[in-house]
Amino acid sequence: MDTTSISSEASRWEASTLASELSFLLARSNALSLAAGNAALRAFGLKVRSYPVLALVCDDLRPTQRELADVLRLDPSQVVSLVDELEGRGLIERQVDDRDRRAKVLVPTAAGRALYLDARDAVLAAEEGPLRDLDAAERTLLADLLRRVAFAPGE
Amino acid sequence: MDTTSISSEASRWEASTLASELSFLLARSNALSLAAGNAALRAFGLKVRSYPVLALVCDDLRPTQRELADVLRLDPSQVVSLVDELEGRGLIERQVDDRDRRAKVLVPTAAGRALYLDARDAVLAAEEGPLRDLDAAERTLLADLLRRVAFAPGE
DNA sequence: TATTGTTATACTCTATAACTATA
DNA sequence: TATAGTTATAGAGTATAACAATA
Repeated sequence: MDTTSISSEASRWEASTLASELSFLLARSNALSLAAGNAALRAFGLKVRSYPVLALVCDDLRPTQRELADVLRLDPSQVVSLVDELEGRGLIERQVDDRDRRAKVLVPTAAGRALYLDARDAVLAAEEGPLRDLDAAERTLLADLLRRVAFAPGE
Repeated sequence: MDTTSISSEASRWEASTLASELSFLLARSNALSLAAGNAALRAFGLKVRSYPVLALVCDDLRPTQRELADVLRLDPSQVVSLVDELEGRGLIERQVDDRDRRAKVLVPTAAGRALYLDARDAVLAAEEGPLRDLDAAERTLLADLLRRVAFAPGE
């Protein structure tokens, strides 16, 4: 049996020194996830940049723009334009925080909630592509490990 | 004991609906890894965009530019400018492929190899930051799971 | 005809600094 | 003084189309 015809061309890179580095594996996995996510969100007029803003607002966390910038690792000025866009579409609203009148708390509209629920289904379905080789237990394990990387104290 | 003072502010997002989505965890983990990687590579005049090119070339895989575009998920025109930069610094060289004179095979110079070995050490050290909460077994497990996402057949 | 590398171009994203209003 | 949001701007990254050389 000719094993060389079985091994796909991808294995050439999969076995490379680079592919042993977590940073490369994270980058490539994220690139695949990004492409799938953007494709799924296009139908809702959202992108992987705007969707997380809508998601956190619709999760009733009442985040301020500053908090969004921190958790999404965006510059505060970028949050401004993303919030402008979503507010312009009537999906979320800015509310001046009573306890600190500098801050603006973000809350969802009914239309925002409705769109979010549909968009979220699409995002979860789109993840199926990159994750297709992992069973349910492996996906949970991957999520738990990644959560500890993403929210490592001090980062 | 006041447990609210122990739970860091990050847990507010860590427990959000968004933080259960693999795509978000990948994006945030990658963002942290990217920042750490760029900081470590700055001393070598490299970035997280150029380092993988040098790495695959120095791993003696003799990749063509087209192959680099595929594995690094870059447009072929982006590979041109990255290769221009590394070749201009005398770190790699273009060689016309004898079997297909359209293709250019990339090979390292002695200077390229030397820089790569140092840069690689710095990259591995920089990964320590985001991964600090995972022990050796967990890092291996994470890498194995991510490799199956990054190189899922059909992607 | 199709593919590799290249050039050119426009668009998106990111980083920085300065400004305002509040604290 | 310091911080939240805002504006403006420049730089880096990305996507697209067209072209020459080769298959």
